[in-house]
Parts: sequence; structure tokens; C-alpha cells
Amino acid sequence: MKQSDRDRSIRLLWEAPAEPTRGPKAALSQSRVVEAAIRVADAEGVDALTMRRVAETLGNTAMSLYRHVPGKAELLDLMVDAVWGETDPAPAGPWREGLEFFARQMWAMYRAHPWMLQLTTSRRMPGPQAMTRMDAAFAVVSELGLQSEEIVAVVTTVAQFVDGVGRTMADRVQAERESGVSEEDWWSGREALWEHFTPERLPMMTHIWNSGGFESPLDEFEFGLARVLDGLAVFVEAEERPLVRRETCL
Amino acid sequence: MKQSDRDRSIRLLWEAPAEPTRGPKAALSQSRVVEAAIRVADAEGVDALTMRRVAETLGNTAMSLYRHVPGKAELLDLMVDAVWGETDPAPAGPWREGLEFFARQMWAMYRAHPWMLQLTTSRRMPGPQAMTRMDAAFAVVSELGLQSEEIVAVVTTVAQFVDGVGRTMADRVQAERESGVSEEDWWSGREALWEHFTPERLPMMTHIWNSGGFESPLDEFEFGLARVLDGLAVFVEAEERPLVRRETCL
DNA sequence: ACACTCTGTGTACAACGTAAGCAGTTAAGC
DNA sequence: GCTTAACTGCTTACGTTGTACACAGAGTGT
Repeated sequence: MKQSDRDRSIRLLWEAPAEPTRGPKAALSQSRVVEAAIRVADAEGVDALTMRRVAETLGNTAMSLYRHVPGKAELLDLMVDAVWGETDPAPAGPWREGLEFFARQMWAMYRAHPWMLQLTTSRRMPGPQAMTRMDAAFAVVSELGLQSEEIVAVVTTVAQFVDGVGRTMADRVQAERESGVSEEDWWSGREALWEHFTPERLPMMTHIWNSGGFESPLDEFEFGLARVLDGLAVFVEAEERPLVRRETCL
Repeated sequence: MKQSDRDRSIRLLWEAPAEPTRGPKAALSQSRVVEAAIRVADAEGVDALTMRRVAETLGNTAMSLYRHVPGKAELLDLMVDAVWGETDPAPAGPWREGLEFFARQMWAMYRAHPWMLQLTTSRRMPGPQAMTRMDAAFAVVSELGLQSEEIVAVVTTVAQFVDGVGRTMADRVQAERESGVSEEDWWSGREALWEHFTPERLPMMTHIWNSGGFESPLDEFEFGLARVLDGLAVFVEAEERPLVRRETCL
């Protein structure tokens, strides 16, 4: 039942839609709907991304979208892959520079479209744009002569790192838009909370607070990326690499 | 308007509720509601976590919950902190062992309650249980004599890594429950997708596929944790540590 | 007895995705 | 040119969500 829906996404993503010959000229089109949806998500966040709102920006009704997109789930698939299409695939070259390029491209993508991270679920259908970028990342790492599983693990580690930092950033952006208050201002306004941060309860935290550790935090992306790449460098340069396979989840 | 709501969460989390003297004995209580909600989320996932469903498991109506919890947002805050309370704070000791302990505790927590990751947003109110665990993690790292911002960055990097891997795992668990099909079976059933994975379009990916790179993937948590800790080791042992401050976001 | 307070319930509302059916529009086939 | 099939976009309607509001009943003080 649901299965056919997802296979429909595959066709939408990977195959060019057949142009209809008869019937009235469509004012809308799949790409126009997808572009409008992306604009709505960019400007108003993922919560505002309703079929009614997207249709409204196009001057149509909600149900008109269903002539061009089977449903909201498929629309999200199309939006995600369209945004991946805005990035550059990593060029061939040394592995570290290539992975850093890959990470920075993802980061720029998430900065421009923070909502991407709020709808990345494990069974979101991968589209050709996203897969091309992944392929380039794999190619960059393949020069190291690692085993296949190791190549996958290395790229996954970087991608997952960017996802993690990006998600934090995306949450922050959304909260700031919805509340109209910057993250800093909002937290400093929570006096009722800070009252409970006493040295008895939280000794280290108050100590770090008092020495200014939270005032101008390090850039999480830059700091983390450097650490992850350093860690991967240790790995690829090691002579022995013990591998832990995944146990079947659940 | 919304602000008062969040401050209400602070009181709920950090202050013991005042017992009422008059009126009928309450069959429900805040902790009973929170426990029931956690059980629902564990068993049926975050989508099933509706006020009606929680009340149903308690043999009451949806509105009865509102006598013990101001609203759903506050209930989520309470659930998250209650689950943090199930973990052990990192004991004092060498930084690497301590951080690994911290990471493994978080990982175990997320394995037991995957829904946690689907409701961690940037302004979720931190509760005493979570903050105690963070405090212990900070204490572990403080033995290194780093600057305050560096301590924060190191702990954040580890926490964010576990969040990232955990989110992927949580998505997978949820998808498996909802569909009743394991991740592996589901993807291998997407023949319409694999048809498009041709060597012309995705040369590296098909090559890795053919050499079995996707068949038994490495454990993402174990692999990533080792890399992150290695990377942090490079950092703390370095003589010079250039710091990149965060630019104001947005 | 009375007043007060607290508990749980029933009803109601606005927003969501989208199923079903319909009126209007265009091009192909004769 | 006419008919017909295909296609577009709209209207209406349904079930589900969180929760505001009013209310009946229960228990504790005075």
C-alpha cells in the first residue's frame, strides 16, 4: 500500500515526467510546485510548509498541487534532491581536501536551507542529485586503497558529522524565526533557570560559566570538522585497522 | 505569551511540586503521566505519543492529563529529563575514558529510548538530570587544563556526535516499526531504485556495491567514536591550538 | 452546613493532509 | 467542425491533532 507510494517517488526523482499532449495547458508544473515549496520552507520554515501555503504562494488552491505531485511525502523527496542539485560534487584530489570540500558543500547547503535537516529520515528516497554527490565523495576516498566497507564508513562519518552540527543550527534558526528572539537573548532571559545553576548542584558548569566559557563559543562546525578529519587521518595512516561490524539493529 | 509557558517548564523540572491539601485524592500524578508517556513512546514511537493515547493507557480521558501537566511541550521536557536520570554520570578519571563513558551512556540511553532524538530541539528546557551528566562530562575534560571555551567545545563535539549517530538509528527504528519491514529488506525491495544505479551514472557507488561494501557495514557508533576521540587526542596534545570563534548565526 | 479547591469529563475549534466528485478546457480522431 | 477522451483546478468533506472552556462531583477546611 505505502510501498507503491515510495516507488512512485523513485519514478518522479529518477525519470523525466512524460509531457501530456491533450488537455489544457497547465499553469502549474512539478518543478514550479517544488520551487515554490522550497521558497516557502526557506522563508517560513518547515512548519509553514503546508499544501495550502504552497498553493497560496502560487495563487492556487491546495488540491491543485495534487495534479503535479502525488502527495506531500513525494514533494519533500523532490525538494531535497533539488537542493542537492545546487551543490558542487567534490573534485578529484587528495582525500582530506576532497572530504573537506564535501563537508563544506553540505554545510553551505544546510545554511541556505536549514529545513533539509528536519525532514531527513532514514527512508527518504535518494535522488540522482544527492547520489551524484555521494559518488564523488566515495571517489575521493577511494584513492586511499581502503576496503570497501572502510570507504563507506569514512564518508558516512563525515556526512553524519555535518548532519549533526547542521541539525543543531537548523533548530536554532527555526526557534529564532518562530520566536523573533535570538538564541542568546532568549537564554539570557531565562533567569528562572539560571537561579538553579548553583555551584553545589553543578560545580563545573558554574565554574566554566564564571570563567566565560559560554560567552563566545567556538565555531562548532570548524572545530568539529578539524577533529573529525584529524581522527580519520589517524585511521588511514594506521598500519592495523580493527573493524567492528554492525550488529543487527533492534 | 509563550515565554510564560517555558518558565513553567523550568519550575516543573527544577522545583518539587507543591502537594495540594484540599480536594479529592488524585488518581493521576505528574510522575505517573510522565512514566505512561515514556512507555507509550518506547512501545509505539513518537508519532503515537498523543495526549489521547497517553490518557488511554492510564484509563482516563485526554483532558485529565492537563490537571498534572500544563501541556504537551512541558510533558516532553519532563520525559526527556526523566530519561537522562536513568544514566550514570561519568566518574572522575582520565579524559579519554571519561568521555568514552559519557558517550556510551548517551548511546545506551538513545538505544533504549530512540524517540528522545526526535524531540531534541534547541530550546528544549534542560533539566537537572541532564545538566548533572553534562557537569560530570565537563569535569572529566577539565583535568586537561584547556581554556573554558575549549572544554565546552570538546564535550559538545562528543555529545553532538552521539546525537548524530543516534538520530540515524532512531529514524531506522521508527521506520522499521511503522512498516514492519527491516531496513535491509525494505531497501533491497526497491528494485525500481537500483535500476538507476548504473556504472555510467554512479561509477564509484556501483563499484563499491559490487565489491560488497554495503553488505555488512561497520558499526557507525564504534567507528565514529574512535575517530572522534582520536581527533580530540590530536587536539589536546597539540602545542598550538588555533581557535575559530563562532560568527553570529543568521 | 458552607465555602473553597481540586479532579476528571464532555464538547468544541482550528489546522492539517487528502479522498471524491465536478466543471471547464484543450487536442486528437473522425 | 464535431465528438470524445484526457487533463486541470476547485469545492466539499472527513478524520486526527492539541487544547480552551464550562461543569459536575469530591474532599478539606471553617
